Amino acid sequence: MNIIEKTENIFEHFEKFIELSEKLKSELSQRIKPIEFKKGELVLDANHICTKSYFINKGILRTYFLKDGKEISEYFSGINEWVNSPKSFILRKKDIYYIDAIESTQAYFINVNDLVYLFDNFPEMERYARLSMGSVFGHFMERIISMRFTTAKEKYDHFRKTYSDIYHRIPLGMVASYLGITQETLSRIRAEK
Amino acid sequence: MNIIEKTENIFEHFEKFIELSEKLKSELSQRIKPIEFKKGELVLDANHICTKSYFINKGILRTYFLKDGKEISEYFSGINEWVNSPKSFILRKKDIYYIDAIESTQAYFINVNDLVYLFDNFPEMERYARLSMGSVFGHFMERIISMRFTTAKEKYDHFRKTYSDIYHRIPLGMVASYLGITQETLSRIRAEK
DNA sequence: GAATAAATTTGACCTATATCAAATAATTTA
DNA sequence: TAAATTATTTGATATAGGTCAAATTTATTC
Repeated sequence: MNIIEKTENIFEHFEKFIELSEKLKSELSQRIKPIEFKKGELVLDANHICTKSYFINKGILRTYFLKDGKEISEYFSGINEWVNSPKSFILRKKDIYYIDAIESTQAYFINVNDLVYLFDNFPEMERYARLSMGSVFGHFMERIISMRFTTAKEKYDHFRKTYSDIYHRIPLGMVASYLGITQETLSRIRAEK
Repeated sequence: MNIIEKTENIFEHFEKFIELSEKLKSELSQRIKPIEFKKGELVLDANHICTKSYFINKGILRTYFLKDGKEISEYFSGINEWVNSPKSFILRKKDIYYIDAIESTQAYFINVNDLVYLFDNFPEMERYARLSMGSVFGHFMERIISMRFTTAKEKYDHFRKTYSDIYHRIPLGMVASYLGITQETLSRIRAEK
């Protein structure tokens, strides 16, 4: 798959929510650039402001934060998803989140300034942002429900459903911290059946 | 406080995110209407599509869903906040959420069709929606963190911080289901100290 | 303002999951 | 590919918070 085809993925993603004019496509193409990360590489350090948003083409990025010196996984992002540190990116100030690459990852990125330019000049981009945030919203609400009521096993089942395409590629310890259970408990859940 | 002053609250809320032209103010005023709910009254039945978004002026609305026949509180909304059933309102289909009034409540509402008209004709409304959703997003992320790692007591402390102005007006059972702990445990937490 | 209903508290007991510790297994690096 | 590091599993024990039941307090209704 070459670079031109990859850009098509992003356009397809936009077109789930809005129509893309040729003019907007051209402006997007000029501002969206490819980038690669090696397995284990840090994509965002929480000590810096997040100025880029990444659209994943291949691989998995993980967002996490530190609690008592330990890495707590916040979410995982696979193909055809945008990743950034939301509050940091939008408010242009530091937040608690780090981002790293669980696997070697190919992505595209756009700078926050370029995005702002697009928001200012293409009202449909505002609409895209509103609508695409809405769908992420739904996932968050579902997750809040799943975190509250389920046993550790039910939480794990929900995780596998949510991340059905990539769950098996995420190390056990990261899954455990994502679910808010211990590694030992998760290991035992996996063992039975 | 009369109706005109109340509308000012909504305008102030918008103006945290965007500038309101006189034209837009006038269009908003024509579409935003007052409504009242008695204590205990059902605002939205999950068997219907949510076609209105409510901006609270006084009182508290609660969003909840049913699990095994029991009401599970999802969130509480106080003064100067919008309330609706997000997925139902945006996607125009049924969702699991009910909304009721914990206290006698004064609110304003706008119909989804009117909102769509505003989105179509005032790009700054799209921006308002994007930016205001962003701040709700932050709260969700914080809540997901708080639900995962804290003891029941820490969860309750976080709840009191999040709802510092209204937490004492919400019945214990509703708080417990919001936090995903039992009433008994919450009662014991409240008792000590 | 009794009577009734609903919400909250208190008690006794039990279970899922945490914690601590050590053994394997898998992955990385020299 | 052997050594070293890191991840996962397994075992023994402790405990926070769940469950069930009943008492008490508070709110609602006639």
